[in-house]
Amino acid sequence: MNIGVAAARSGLPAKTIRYYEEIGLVRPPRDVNGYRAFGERDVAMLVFLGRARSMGFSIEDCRRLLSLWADQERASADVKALAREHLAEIDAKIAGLRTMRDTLDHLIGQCAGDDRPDCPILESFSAGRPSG
Amino acid sequence: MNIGVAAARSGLPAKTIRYYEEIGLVRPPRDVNGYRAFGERDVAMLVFLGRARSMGFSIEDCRRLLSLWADQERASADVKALAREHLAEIDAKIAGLRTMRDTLDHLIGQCAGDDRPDCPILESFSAGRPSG
DNA sequence: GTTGACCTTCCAGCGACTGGAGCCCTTATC
DNA sequence: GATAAGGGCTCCAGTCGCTGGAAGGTCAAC
Repeated sequence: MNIGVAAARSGLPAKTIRYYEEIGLVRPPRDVNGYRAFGERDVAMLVFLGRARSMGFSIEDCRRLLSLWADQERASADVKALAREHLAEIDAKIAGLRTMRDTLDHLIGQCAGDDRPDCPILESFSAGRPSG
Repeated sequence: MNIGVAAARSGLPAKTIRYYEEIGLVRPPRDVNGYRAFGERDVAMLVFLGRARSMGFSIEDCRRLLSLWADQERASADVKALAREHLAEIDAKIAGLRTMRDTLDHLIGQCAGDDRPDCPILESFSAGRPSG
């Protein structure tokens, strides 16, 4: 099947699929005309990649997950370890964003939001007074 | 003052400061030897930028905030509106990450994490069975 | 034979830096 | 005066994961 069909069936843009081929995540064979010829297995890999990416795994993590997936001798412990590391990263990111969020929310609460120039938000970003 | 001192005082890497000049966020004058000559006002701007960036504002938002900061005729409502928009973006990002986090956490909880190959995490990424 | 949808490659750009090469300037020491 | 260390300078390339667009080849339908 051509890339358009593979794209529709996997939910990934054709551009993204070409990119995944470029970085060696998928290796569809080629027809005589040079078109990529995707098989069911390729589509399954693309679906897998789409889902792993949607869980925030990096491309390199996806590469590892894909090889674990293909490896019938794998230990689920290896997958779990990878997932746990990623979970920790997500948690860290959420924590950082929450700190941001709370600080910003607090500042917004302090700002009158009228036509006067006084603004606690700007003041909190200042190390003194602007001169211009 | 030279870029090294401005970097130390603002907490920003020298490289970042050069980048901010390149994109027109700061415009320090030059000494005869070609070195950037930062004044107190420049340092104040850099501190401002560092704090605004640490709140997750984009460079373009920072540009707007900086011009509001410099504008004595500003209305705090404009700042507040910008901050509110940004807060909404942060909230959306947190919500997305939380969904990811919960899904992943759930999958991790289902995975035995032993030396056997069966893995609900990989299965959830699959649209069937891997063939290799 | 011509239209139009599809496919191909290649190059450039996004955001916000960061690293490194290769060079110049200044200061201190011998 | 030579030299070395520790700044500074510019410019180019790379990060991450795509995305857009140009220029051209292929294929099915009319």
